[in-house]
Amino acid sequence: MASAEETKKKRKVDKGLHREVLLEATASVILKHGVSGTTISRIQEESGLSRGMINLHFQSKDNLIRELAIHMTQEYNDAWQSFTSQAPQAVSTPEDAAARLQALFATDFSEAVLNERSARLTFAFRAEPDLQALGTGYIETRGTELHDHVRRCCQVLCDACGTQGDPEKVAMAIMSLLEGLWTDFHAHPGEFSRENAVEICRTTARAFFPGYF
Amino acid sequence: MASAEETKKKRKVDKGLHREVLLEATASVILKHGVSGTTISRIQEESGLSRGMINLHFQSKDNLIRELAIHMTQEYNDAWQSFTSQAPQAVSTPEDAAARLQALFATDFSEAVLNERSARLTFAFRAEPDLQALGTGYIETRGTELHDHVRRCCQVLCDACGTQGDPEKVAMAIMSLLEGLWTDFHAHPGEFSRENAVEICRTTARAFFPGYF
DNA sequence: GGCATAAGTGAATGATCGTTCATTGTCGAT
DNA sequence: ATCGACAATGAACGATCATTCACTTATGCC
Repeated sequence: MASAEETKKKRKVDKGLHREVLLEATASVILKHGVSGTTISRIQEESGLSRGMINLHFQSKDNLIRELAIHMTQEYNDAWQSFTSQAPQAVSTPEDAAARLQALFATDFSEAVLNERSARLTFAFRAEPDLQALGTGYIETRGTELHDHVRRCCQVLCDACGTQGDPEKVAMAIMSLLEGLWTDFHAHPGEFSRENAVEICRTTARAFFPGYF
Repeated sequence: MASAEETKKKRKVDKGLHREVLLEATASVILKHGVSGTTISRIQEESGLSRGMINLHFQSKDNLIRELAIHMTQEYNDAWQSFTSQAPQAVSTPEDAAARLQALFATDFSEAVLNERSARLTFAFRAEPDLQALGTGYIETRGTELHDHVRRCCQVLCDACGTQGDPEKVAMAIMSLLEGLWTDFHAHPGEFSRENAVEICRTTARAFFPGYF
C-alpha cells in the first residue's frame, strides 16, 4: 500500500519535475541569449532532456515561453501577496504605515526579490509584444494589491503630516521610484547597492512624510 | 559646376537615405514583432528595398540592429545635450535650479521624447544581452551629463532649503522616478497621462524642496 | 559615346529553426 | 509473464533563416 502510493507519487513528481526543469532551463537560456536567442536546441542542451520533451509537456516553444512568463508572474505576485497579507488589516496609525513602507523598501531590494535573474527576465518579457499584450508584464504597477497597499499607507501618512498634494500621486511616485531603481539595477548590476537603494527610498519618504522616516 | 555639385550631393544623399530607410524600417519591425521576430524578409517588406541591401550597407542583420541601437542612443543623447546646454553655465540661484527641473520634467514626458516608438525600442534594446553588454542601453542614468545636471540642481536646492539628506540621493531619486514613469508608460500606454506624470514629479520635487514648486 | 567604378538586385545556398511521429522504454494491472 | 497505457526519444522533415555572389543598372570621368 505504502509502496504503491509512493511509486504513484514518484511518477507524478517526475512528470512535474520535467516541466520544472524545462521552465528553469528556458529561464537560463533567456538570461544568457535573450528571447531572440532562445532555441529548442539550446533549451535541450541546458536541460539535458530530449528534444521532443518540449512539445510533449508544452505544445510549442512559444507556449513554453509564455508559460514561463506566467509562472514567474505568479511567483512574484505570491511573494508580494505574503508580504501584504501579513500587514494589519487596516493600517490605522501613521507609525504602522511608515513601518509598512520601510518593510516594503527592504523587501523590494532583497536578494530574494531583486536579483539578476528576476530583473533580466522581467525586462526580457516586457520587451516581447506578444507577451506584453497578454498582460504578463510581470511587475504590474497599476491595479495590484501592492499598489493599493501603498496607496493606503500614503493616505494615512498624508493625513498625519498634513502633506499637501494628492496621496494617490505620492503613492504613484513611490511605486515609480521602486521601478526606476529596478531599472538601475538591471542596467548596472555591478554598481548597484541595495543599501543605497533603500536609503534613496527612505530619503524620499522622509521628504513626503517628515518625522516618520 | 552647380549641376555637378548637385548630382554629387544627390548621390551622397541617396546612399545615406537608404541607410536611413533601413534603420527606420528595422525600428518599425522591432516595434511590431520584437527583436526576436525581426527578420530580413520583414525588414525588406517594410522598407521596400531589395534583399541584398541590408548586407550591402550594414554587414549583417545583427550589425544593423546594433547600429540602430547606437543611432537611437545618439538621438536621445543629442536631445538632452541641447536641453542641458541651453542652461545657464552655472545654476547659481535656487529659482534657476527649480526652473531647470521643471523644464526637465516637461521635456522628459513630451511627445517628442517619450512616445510608443521610443519607449518600446528602449525596452527592446535593454532586453538584449548583447546590446546591453555593448553599453547601448540607451537611457543611461549613471554618468551622463543629464545626471550631472540634475545633481547640480539638487545641490543648489538642498542648500537653499536646508534639506537634510544627501543631494546625490535626491538626484538619484528624481532620475529613478523619471525612469519608473517611463516604465509605466511602456506598460500601460493607454492609461498613461503626460500631465499626471509631470504633476507626480512636481509633487515629489515640492516635497524635497518646499517653496520652490 | 565609351569605359571604369560603384550601387543595387534577387535567385541560390547551406545552416538552423520548430515540429512531427514511428519507435523504444517504463510501469502497473492482470 | 504478458499486456495496455503512457512517457520519452531523436532521426527526419519542410519551412524559414541570414548570407552570398554573379549579374544588371546607374553614375562619374575622359
